[in-house]
Parts: sequence; structure tokens; C-alpha cells
Amino acid sequence: MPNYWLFKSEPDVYSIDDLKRDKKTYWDGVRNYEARNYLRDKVKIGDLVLFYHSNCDEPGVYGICEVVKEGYPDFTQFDPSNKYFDPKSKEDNPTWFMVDVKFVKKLKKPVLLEDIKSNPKLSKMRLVQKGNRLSIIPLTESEFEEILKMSGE
DNA sequence: GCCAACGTTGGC
DNA sequence: GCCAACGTTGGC
Repeated sequence: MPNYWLFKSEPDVYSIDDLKRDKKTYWDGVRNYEARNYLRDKVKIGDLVLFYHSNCDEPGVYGICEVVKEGYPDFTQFDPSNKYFDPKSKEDNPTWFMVDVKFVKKLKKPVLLEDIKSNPKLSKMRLVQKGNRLSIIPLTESEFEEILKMSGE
């Protein structure tokens, strides 16, 4: 039984089309402790992930990917030239973690944030709760399935 | 571009 | 340990 997640990405930085082109990517730059704990401890190989576009004209879920490598240290935290560099993190005790995901599919049509907000079955998702900023969000199986249904999948 | 909500930092 | 200041997120 896989777990289900929603990962946010700004499409100007990395979009579902980038993942489709690359087939696979590492999920770098998560710098929030709660999200880090999910990546380090809970996100497992075979888990399914909704790929969400944030901070853009039409925020919403645009695709699906699958976890292919479980939590390991995010190497960008050790690279002074990287924008995610964290001088406080030590290689023998890394602060930040990443996972790898592979492209599964783009949704036939995106499920936009406004659609998610207007669906009462999805009102418990942290995505739509007040002040939400978490970039790695756990989903129930029924929430995941409901979003696929809304996309016409 | 604005700004509310939130997490982090650092002085005390 | 408190909390004001600050930086970031992300919808609008």
C-alpha cells in the first residue's frame, strides 16, 4: 500500500513539463522541518505524488509522479554556490533531506486550486487550510482518488 | 505588487 | 524562554 502526497513546485523553477522531459528528478530545496521529517521518515519507494504548481497564474495539480528513492541528504545544503546552501548543516549530520521521483503522467486536465477549494470532500486537505505553507503534504487515498476523478482520469 | 500567515532568528 | 523583527510563501 503506497502512501499519497502532494509536492509543491513553482513552475518557473521546475514544472511538470520539466519532469516529463527529465523522466526523473531529485526533490531539492525543502527547508522546512515538518516537510523535512516527511521526506526523511515517511516518503517511501512506490508512493504516489501529486505534482502541484504553486505561485503561478493557475495554481493546481498538474500531474503524477512516483517515489523511486527514499530520503537521503539534500546535497545542495553543502554547496556554497547553491541558493539552498545551509552553512549550519554538517556533512556528518545533515539537516535537510531529499527524495527522487519519476514522471508518471500529466493529468488530462489540471485540477486547479479553486476546484479543490470548492469540493467538500477535499476540505480537510492541508493545502486548503488557512495559512498553509507546507510544501510536502500527506494525502489520504480517497483525497488522491478524488483529485484524479476531478481531472477526468 | 500587495499582504496575511507563518517560521526563524536573535537580543534580552 | 519570551517575543519583536525579519524573511519567505503563495494566493490574489
